[in-house]
Amino acid sequence: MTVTLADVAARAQVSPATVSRVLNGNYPVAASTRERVLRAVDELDYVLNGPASSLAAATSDLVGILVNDIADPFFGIMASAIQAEIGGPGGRAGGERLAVVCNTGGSPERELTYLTLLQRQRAAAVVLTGGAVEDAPHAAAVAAKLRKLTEAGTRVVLCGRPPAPDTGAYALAFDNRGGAHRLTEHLLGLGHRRLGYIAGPEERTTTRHRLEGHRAALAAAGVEDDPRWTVHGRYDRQSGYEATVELMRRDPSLTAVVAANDSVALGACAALRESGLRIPADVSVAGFDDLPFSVDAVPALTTVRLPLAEAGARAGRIAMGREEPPPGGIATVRGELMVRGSSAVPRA
Amino acid sequence: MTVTLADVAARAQVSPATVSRVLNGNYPVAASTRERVLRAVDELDYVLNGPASSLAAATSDLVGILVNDIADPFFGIMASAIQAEIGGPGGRAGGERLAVVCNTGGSPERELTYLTLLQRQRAAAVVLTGGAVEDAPHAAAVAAKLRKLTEAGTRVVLCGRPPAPDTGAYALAFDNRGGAHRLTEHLLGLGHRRLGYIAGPEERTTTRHRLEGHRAALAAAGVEDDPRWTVHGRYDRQSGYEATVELMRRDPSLTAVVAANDSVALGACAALRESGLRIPADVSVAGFDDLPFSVDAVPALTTVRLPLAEAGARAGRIAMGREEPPPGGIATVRGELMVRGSSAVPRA
DNA sequence: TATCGGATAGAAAGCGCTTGCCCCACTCGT
DNA sequence: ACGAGTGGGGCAAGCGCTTTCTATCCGATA
Repeated sequence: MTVTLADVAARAQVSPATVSRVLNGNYPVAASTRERVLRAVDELDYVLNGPASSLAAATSDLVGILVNDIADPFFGIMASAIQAEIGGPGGRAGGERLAVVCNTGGSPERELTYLTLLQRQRAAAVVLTGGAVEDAPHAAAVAAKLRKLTEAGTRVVLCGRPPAPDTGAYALAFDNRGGAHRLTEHLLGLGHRRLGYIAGPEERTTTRHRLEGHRAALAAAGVEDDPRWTVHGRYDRQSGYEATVELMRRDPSLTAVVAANDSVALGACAALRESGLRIPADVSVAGFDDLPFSVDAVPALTTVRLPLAEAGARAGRIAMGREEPPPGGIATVRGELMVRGSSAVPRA
Repeated sequence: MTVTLADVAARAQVSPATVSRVLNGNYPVAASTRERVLRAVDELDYVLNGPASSLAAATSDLVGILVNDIADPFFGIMASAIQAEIGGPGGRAGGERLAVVCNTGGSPERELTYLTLLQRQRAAAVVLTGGAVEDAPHAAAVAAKLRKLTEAGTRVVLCGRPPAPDTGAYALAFDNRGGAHRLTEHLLGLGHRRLGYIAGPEERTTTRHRLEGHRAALAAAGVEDDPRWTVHGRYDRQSGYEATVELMRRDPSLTAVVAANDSVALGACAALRESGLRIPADVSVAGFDDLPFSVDAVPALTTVRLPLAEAGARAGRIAMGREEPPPGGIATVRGELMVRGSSAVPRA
């Protein structure tokens, strides 16, 4: 029924061992033999049995990429870059690897389950992207799982995610705190004193770091930070819209709204516009990430650019062992403040 | 070193067979025994060997999702929906499946290679999203591969992709032609007579169908279609920008620009705005897809909404055999015209 | 010319799991 | 009380491939 190595061997009049060697190309095989085998493979339309091969060789060519939300370009861009380096088909890498991206939907359980699934498959490497959940038991569980993976020889890289100490995982963390700090500083520099802040979900590291940067900037400038000026929500447009409505309800005198990310900022803009406020004349808006659409917003969004593609590419290379991991296994990736039309001097 | 089934069996004082049955839960096992086994699994921190299991059972729990560009929300949204139904961890489905999304980057070769890789892994199902390339040899190669997959028991579903006759694959195709037709009709209805069209890459089905719909609408209305009013480009913002510059250079009297998709439309808006043209006062702009950001554009984009998430979910269910495939294996999904601020009566 | 070593190819032992088949010990039916 | 039925569990044969260890064949070396 299904063609096996043995069938190919029979047809090429060689032993299965030889066919295997031709296919894996890590053992000398005479050119004539090789050709005969290859022809047989072709004629029989043979396709290697992955599981069997992985079992026998005790390795697999699967590489997992975990993302929080695959529909969000933030993750899409990173995943794309990682995958290009992993060298799925057509990539630079030699062997063909199956880069699989797994969508955790931000759920800790699914994250864990996916890690187990990848462990099951004896994945060659795993890259986790995006912020982590700050729930202690879960963090511990993930850490334990990561340790197990690295111990089993799976290379683990965290991309845009805080380091996981003692797990053997490499980390490329975004400087969310610093970026947020500079962003708020910019707004303060323009003269804003009443800034609303739309934060992401409570329990995520990314949320906390960005919020901390924002507050640190306020504190450093000696500017008040009314707790009512901070609202938590999801990392999406809808949430930004709602949060802004709430923010302006709580205090219509706000002159700037800082959003957890660009999508949220877009929602904020929509809400402001609908309530008849002009951007930036009446209210300045700022985002984070600098996704491709941010420059096309009207007015273009002031934000912090995160080198998503570069970081992803680097993470991918490290995962494939094609780039030296950073010293100490940890590197911080800075974001760059992009000042655009959505922020300006507050109204008199 | 690594814990195997046998180790668990030894520890639980049962045979390996029993452990396997407990783990797969498709065979009666006494509650007490089951518990003993489960405890041993836990104590030993046992993780099933996926390849070995797939080999022995001749099936795997891998489900492949092929997308053209994972950084594009168009695909991200579909992938997300598909995956939710596949029931990766936490999904509705019972067994835990590893939904893997593969990024072909629009390259025919990579598409083929990924299919082979999935075939290697004996994937349980494969969902291909997005338009196909119209290169005859490649189309034939893909069709052959799909046939092979379905013959091997892998369920294949095409989502937002034209049917592949005689391959055993189910298809959920978008009515690109119809959608484009209605969109252009709308513009014509407003009074536009000189419409620029920014098409996608030449050789894709999606591109051709949308263009055909556009032209059919023009023809039906007896409106001229100057070949110089059509420009081809990529499906991204940048391309839309460039194409629009070119279009306005060729004929500054155009009163409307129809874009291949929303991203392209956004680029078009940017280009128009930069040349001092107002939207829609001077030039109307229309997109396609209705991605989440389209409603936030200023002015909001007139476009054709494609039920990406719904179609993806349905494709996912069909792939899992949880929904009856459409009669004849083929269904067409209509798009809905969304008239918004970016289109209006042309200037006098 | 006898001997060696390199280059190839084959034999066979698993890799860790699933599952068909068989067996045992009970519980029932009569 | 005895044979049939049945739930629970073990045996062992693979699944298709990789890889170590051998066995050959040659031209090269002495």
